[in-house]
Amino acid sequence: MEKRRDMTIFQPVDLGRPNSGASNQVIENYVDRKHTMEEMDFFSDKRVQVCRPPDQERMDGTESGVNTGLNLLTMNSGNEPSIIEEKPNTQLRTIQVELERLNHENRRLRSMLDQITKNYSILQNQLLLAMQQQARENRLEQDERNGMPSPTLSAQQFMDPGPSVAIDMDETLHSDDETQEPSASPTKNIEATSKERDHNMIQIGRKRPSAEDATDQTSQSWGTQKSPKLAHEPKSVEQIPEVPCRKVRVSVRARSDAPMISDGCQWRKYGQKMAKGNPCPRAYYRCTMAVGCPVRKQVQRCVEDKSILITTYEGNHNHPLPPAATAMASTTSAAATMLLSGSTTSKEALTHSGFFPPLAYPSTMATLSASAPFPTITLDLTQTPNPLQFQRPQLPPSMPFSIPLQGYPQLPMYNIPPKLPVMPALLGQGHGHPSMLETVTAAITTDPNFTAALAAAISSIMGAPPSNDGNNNGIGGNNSPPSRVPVFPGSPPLPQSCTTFSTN
DNA sequence: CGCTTTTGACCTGCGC
DNA sequence: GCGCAGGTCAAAAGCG
Ligand SMILES: [Zn+2]
Repeated sequence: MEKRRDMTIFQPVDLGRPNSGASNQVIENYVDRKHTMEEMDFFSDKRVQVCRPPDQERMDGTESGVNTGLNLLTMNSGNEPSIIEEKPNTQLRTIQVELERLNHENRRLRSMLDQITKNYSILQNQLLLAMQQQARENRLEQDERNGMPSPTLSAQQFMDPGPSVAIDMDETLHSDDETQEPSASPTKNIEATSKERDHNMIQIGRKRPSAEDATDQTSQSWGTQKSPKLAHEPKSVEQIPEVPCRKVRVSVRARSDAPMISDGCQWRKYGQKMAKGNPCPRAYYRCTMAVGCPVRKQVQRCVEDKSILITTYEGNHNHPLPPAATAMASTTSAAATMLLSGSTTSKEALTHSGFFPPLAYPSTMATLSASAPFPTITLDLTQTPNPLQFQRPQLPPSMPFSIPLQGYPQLPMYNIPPKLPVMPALLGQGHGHPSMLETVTAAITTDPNFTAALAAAISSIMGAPPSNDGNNNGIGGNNSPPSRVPVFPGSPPLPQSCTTFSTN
């Protein structure tokens, strides 16, 4: 039941709460139609029955001109004459009526899907925005408390090393900066690492367009990377260690026999390397949907299980994306945001009560890698954790830092199997193998930590004026290169800000 | 013919 | 400074 899954996604987030009208409405819609959606099955023979949920009747009527694109009807109508001809008129009529009804319903459902899709995107964007803002606020707050001069620093200190901070996400949340070393199974937790700090610091004063920051968390990194000079140049690190070009990476682990997962984007391979410790080569791809798109991804098979494909995304698209790609973009972006905000939060939690309660429900699929040079969040889609039982991430002892993303007790609705595909309609399914997007989206959205974090962020931020409502897709979405128009006015991008203080 | 893939060279950062 | 590893470039080859 993919449908079901979709619905869930929205529910848990519970964005509707204090949010803007738009979101609320969206949610309401979802809730309202939830029932219908769950049952809907375009390809089932029983669709007739299925399609008629009780509440269905009331929600139709508005969208009749939509082309569903489903064969369903067409096929039926085609056969209709020949087959039915001999039957009694009454029966024929009945069938016709039924067909019509189905047709109508199909249209309606189609439009609903479209709308849901849109709403989904909007919500996601809003969430991202909210989370980012929250992170920023927290950071500023902390700075103030600490007397940190950094004015605009958007940097997220979470990465800040100082003493490596390890926050245990386990139930036992450590609340101090002490380094703790939780142990975790690599695949099931979130680990974040940041080694690079010194280099890559670029100064971006307050002037820096917030939008960029916000949106392009990762994308910039690529750009900066290429021009190492920048990193060194303004060694303004001292005071305003801003934008450290910290790259935020979102890594997705999924089982796939295909050499590459289809995520809706167009990629061009620009390199391949044998990675150390892995017999399988690592392939480097860059987005070719737009000329200057900074988004890149690395694809590599897992050493332990070669059926697992590890795809790592970096950067944000600076161009519009097709629905399918947008989904992925949003998802990865959300993951990145989660990572960033989580880390920020966690740190703050340590210093002062952050907005996330210590309580943690470890994520079953998100992992931060400590060994990675960049903060990386890994979504492990290869496992199907029991929805009801969230495993606690056991962080490896060496883990420098773990993010307590989850702060809120999980919401009731997380009973959904994490691995179901999400929003199939949007994704343009049709691929023989599981769509990455679907999987990822599902994973993220269903991840208790994520949703909890979102919910928390939103609720806590709600008070703050929305900096913008633009739609941008984080990593995969649209973000722009450094010089681009800010998508999120006023909100500093996570990544950039992250590094700042690190001294090592 | 244009685009993509292949692949060795090159660059950069890091640890010793 | 040297070697290693990750990442990128770009010429050549391949493909439709
Ligand atoms: Zn792109």
